[in-house]
Amino acid sequence: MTVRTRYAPSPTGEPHIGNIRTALFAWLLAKHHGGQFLLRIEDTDRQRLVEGAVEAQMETLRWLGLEWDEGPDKGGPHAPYTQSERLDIHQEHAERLLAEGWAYRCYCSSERLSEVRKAQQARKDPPRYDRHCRDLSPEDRARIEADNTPAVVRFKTPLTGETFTHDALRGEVPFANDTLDDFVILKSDGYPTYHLAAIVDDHLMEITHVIRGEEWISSLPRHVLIYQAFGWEPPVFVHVSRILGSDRAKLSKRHGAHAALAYREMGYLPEAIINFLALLGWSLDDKTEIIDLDTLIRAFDTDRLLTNPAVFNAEKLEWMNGVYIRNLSPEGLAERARPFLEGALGQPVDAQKLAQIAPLIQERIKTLTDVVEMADFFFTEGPLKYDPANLLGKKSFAGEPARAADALASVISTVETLDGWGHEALEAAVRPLAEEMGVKAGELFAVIRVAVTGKTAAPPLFETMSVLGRDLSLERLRAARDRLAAAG
RNA sequence: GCCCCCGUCGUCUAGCGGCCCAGGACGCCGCCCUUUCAAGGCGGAGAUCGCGGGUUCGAAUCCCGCCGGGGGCACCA
Repeated sequence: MTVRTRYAPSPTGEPHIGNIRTALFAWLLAKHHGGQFLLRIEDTDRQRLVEGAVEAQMETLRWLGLEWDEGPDKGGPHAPYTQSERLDIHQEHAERLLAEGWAYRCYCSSERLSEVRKAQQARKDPPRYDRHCRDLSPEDRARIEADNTPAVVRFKTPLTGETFTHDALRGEVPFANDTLDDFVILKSDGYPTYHLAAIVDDHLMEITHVIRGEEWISSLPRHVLIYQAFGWEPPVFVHVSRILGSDRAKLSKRHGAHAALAYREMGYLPEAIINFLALLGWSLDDKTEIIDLDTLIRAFDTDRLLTNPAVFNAEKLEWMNGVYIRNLSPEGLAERARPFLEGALGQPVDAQKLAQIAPLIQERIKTLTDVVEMADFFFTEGPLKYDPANLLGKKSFAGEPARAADALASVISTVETLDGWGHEALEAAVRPLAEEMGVKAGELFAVIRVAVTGKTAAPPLFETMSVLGRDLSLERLRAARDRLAAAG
């Protein structure tokens, strides 16, 4: 039997980190077993639909490389994969349960339902449907239906006994049937609830492993009951824990971005996100942190999945993203960073020039957006904006702009006669000047650094100047010299 | 109120009866390297394994109770 898993979001908004980790686990499990991963849209709640949400789900999955084998856009042997297009199937199945005595129509108004609930809560009883319509006589039913009273279909939950559920990570979890109520499986608008739709579709789509959030555990007995009523073999259920924010509360906007796509905007690499997410509630062994996709697929299984919730550690993600950035080829980094630079600069950026810069910044950035701060000066035209005080630094040039101007002047005259503009030649020419001036090389370099980059922290000076080119470097050195001379 | 789940350094985790007075990683601190910033190397602080009983020669690991946290109890998924 081939393993088939699914990711079944409801299109009520953008997928967040937690959804995506669940999708990742489902995807990995399918790939590990050489099976299929499907995408199914659960849009049975017509009120909560959000426009563009389906696209956002797909966009996120694609960005991360979690391609689906069957889905709404690509079809498959069990199409359609959008629940709202499967209404007839769900209604048919509701009818079948009705006909076989597993379900009944309920005509209670929402007003009556909320009154019942209120009274129960006042009595500190668990809020549950009071089964008012469960044992209506055929005559009563006929009378009510003659009035065209809207009805829902409720599942007839056993009044006594226990329902034994099984979760792959937790084992048997028994539920007393008298704690369950007669839940709705078909709403009055003709749409199924999750309980019916998910079970019917999972069965019809031959899903072998249902991987979903832990919040579904308390619904598991209902689902098992539905499988029993249909006489179907239930799939393996794997309920994964939640991802929490740093305060151990549910991950939300308060904790920074929780929408998965926001991480793309922040300059995170999909492979880093995958690696990081995989390690939230799962581990390869006792020491491996950086795990490539192939290894993940090869090693992933549910047996090393944890049941306790995991706090989302943004700092570790950032570190990991840095590791992946450092592992990129210069061309690879240039290609990925280019859109971020272009966006910030508002102008096209030459890919080859960026590839030259890449090795200089690669170990200095943690996200692709850092490229802007780290390398914008390579592309900006005209005078650099910086505080002239930074030219002087805090050491021997502090408070002595005239001396700094002289120093820059001698750097300029030394360097402008150079034949080449390689970083080794530049350093060989400039380094001795420091000694002549009686300052430490680093102090002289600091002045040049600010003059040439506008920053006190920048990539290695001479490589930077080399990539920057003779003209731009000299132009900036002269501009700095003039500013200092004017100040002195 | 009822039902269910979870509980190892701040965080992610290893651990499935002796290898653990608990290992790795992020973060933090220090040193080294060094033209800045990083990266890298080395070292350090950091966990009464939620608490209390029990089983056992021996428990983070098994059992029971408690406490704490979370989830569910919708014509939402």
